[in-house]
Amino acid sequence: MARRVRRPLGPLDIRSQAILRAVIEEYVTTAQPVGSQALVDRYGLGVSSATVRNILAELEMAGLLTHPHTSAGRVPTDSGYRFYVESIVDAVPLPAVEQLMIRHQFGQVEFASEHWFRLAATTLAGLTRSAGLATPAKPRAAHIRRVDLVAVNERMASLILVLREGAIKQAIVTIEGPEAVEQATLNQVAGLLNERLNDSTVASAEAAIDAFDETDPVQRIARRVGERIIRILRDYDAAAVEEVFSDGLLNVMEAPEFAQSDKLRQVFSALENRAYLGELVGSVAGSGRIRIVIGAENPREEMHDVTLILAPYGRPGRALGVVGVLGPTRMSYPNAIGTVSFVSGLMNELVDHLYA
Amino acid sequence: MARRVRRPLGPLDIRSQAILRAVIEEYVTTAQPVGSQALVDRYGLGVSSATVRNILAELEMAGLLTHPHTSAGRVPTDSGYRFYVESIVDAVPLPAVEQLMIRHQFGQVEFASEHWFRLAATTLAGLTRSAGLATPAKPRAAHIRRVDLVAVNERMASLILVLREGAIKQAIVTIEGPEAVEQATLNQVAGLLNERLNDSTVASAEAAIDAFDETDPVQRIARRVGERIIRILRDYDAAAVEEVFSDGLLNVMEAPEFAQSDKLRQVFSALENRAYLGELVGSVAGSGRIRIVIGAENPREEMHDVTLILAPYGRPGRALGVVGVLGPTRMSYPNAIGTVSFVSGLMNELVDHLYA
DNA sequence: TGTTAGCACTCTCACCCATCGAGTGCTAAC
DNA sequence: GTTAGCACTCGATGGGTGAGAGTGCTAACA
Repeated sequence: MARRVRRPLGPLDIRSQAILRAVIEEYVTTAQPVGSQALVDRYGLGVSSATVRNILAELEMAGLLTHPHTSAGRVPTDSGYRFYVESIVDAVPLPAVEQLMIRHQFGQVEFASEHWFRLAATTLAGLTRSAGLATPAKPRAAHIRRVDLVAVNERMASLILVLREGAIKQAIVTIEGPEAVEQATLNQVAGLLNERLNDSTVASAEAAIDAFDETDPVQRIARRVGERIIRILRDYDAAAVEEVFSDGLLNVMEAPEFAQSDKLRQVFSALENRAYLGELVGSVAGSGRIRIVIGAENPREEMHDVTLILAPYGRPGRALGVVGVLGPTRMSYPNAIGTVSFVSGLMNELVDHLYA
Repeated sequence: MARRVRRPLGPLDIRSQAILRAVIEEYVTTAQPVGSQALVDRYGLGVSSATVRNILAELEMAGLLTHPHTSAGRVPTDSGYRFYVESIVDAVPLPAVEQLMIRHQFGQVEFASEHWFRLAATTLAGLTRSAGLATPAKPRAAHIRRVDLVAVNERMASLILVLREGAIKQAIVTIEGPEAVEQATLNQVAGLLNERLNDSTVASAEAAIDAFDETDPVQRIARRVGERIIRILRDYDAAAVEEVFSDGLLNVMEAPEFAQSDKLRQVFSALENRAYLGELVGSVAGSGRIRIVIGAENPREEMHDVTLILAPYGRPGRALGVVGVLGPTRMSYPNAIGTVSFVSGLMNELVDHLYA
């Protein structure tokens, strides 16, 4: 046994892998520490419980399992799950029937709307019995596609800014001046802005706005509105993530490990913090691959009891969003990974229409 | 004592009211059943604990207090809170400093934007240590103010619909036809729609769209887009509430009565159900007054352990929204009511600018 | 040399029981 | 009408105990 200590993370023989797998899958379904006898009874291992015990001890040495206390069964560690995900199992693809059903549902909902992302989150939550997360695809830098101004009352107008990838920003602008604002004037202002700012980013828009002539009444208003547009673009570019849609946080609450709710409360707090999610999503979006963060692998301490599985979608260099799930570390990884892969693939495919 | 049984909800004498008040206020701060001795010690009642016990027994007969078990102190019932709110205490207005601070914060945030309602929810949550709720003011029936179309690719356009009170709806429309769609064509279509649909509701828009000539290519597209617009307006009118912003659900989770989390989970489920909130908000918006729903007064069983305090804001007959808080029945009613009143009053005042 | 049976050992969990104390309701005196 | 006194109730606390699950080790076995 001492020999094994020397290779704590080396390749495991087939039998050890089978047993690790059995422990994890048993634990995932029962949420109870797994004993050697239970493994022999429920999985056809072909060896006695004593042998299984020896191997369990080795796996514990290697840091893949632990012991809540002496007389309890084994529980996977975060490293155990990691090894399981990377070397033992493959993602289980979503059944074809479910795939069809989901495609159908996405077809029913208004294309690329808010409901779309809600649906993604809801779907993920339902399929994995965890919390589902989805962010709209966000361009790296905003490009103005169109500006529109609608009079609200004599001094205020609603500014509508359409960005290249379909996002819309709205703001109320106050227009100071001696006279009441007419919609006709606003149309002129909007026309001017559309002409000068078409396809601008922050930098080019700034230059264009500087060129407006303060003495001309229409250009003067255009300048004010333009300054507001710049502010909106700046805010937009600065945020890594515009919004995160989530669903099924209740699913996570139902897991027995969160019965005390203290831990989960912290998770909720962390999720309310957009900066953190933004950062995480940013890192996933950049990588281009599915990312799995298991328990304590997460730098945030609040998240040490949960696992995040996130996958990007969209077009690298243009607009990227993320979908994923959040659940207890004790989750069915093959299914969750398969589901997240499918949904991100689907979003990818559907969003492609926009860039065709 | 038997005499008192005959008038269970009749007017209470001053001393009984003072004791009910003391029980409630003590219970609100300690979350522990209140005993007769504790009342004598902490509130200058001028009588002995035995006398207090007699009165507590009367209050219990009247249904205003209960007993978790024989040897425990008293706990207010929902009726107890109701009586307290209606006959014993008045709302405590928010301190002037706080009022100023909040006004300032609202001034900082983009007018009537999504952030605005988030701020309302956050403010309410922070001031009352409960969950804060806010819905944007929603007009009774949608009126079209402006239609805009922006080409996304050769077959798709982004439809932007601005409604009279400032709401914006977006959709992607697919335009079938032999030729690729040009932005110039879309501008013509949008122009036509703006001309014919200005200030329409569902009914008048339908008539106008029926009048389009299918043989003219621009009108044909306008008709397709118009049909989509009708669908959007229908959805909009059908929903009593467009969106509910909430914040501070964690505050409620922290209350000792929800430590087990089972009850709270149900509350969360109920809140996720928009139909329910819509209905509630609808009833409040119509009434024009602040509405307090204490525990089991709520028809939904899940909400039997929480109290809702909701107040409408906006212009009756035009657009109405609701702000409020959700907390455990054991909450500080005078402060919560004062806070909700202030915030709804502030929203009212600010929103008035839009209709000036 | 790996596998297995057997067994002592450890530790948690559920249960019981006694004790404590907070708080009540009632009675009798003031 | 108020109060002191007192018996009584009942949850909470804590120690003690037995059952059971599961381990680790040893020695025998193939």
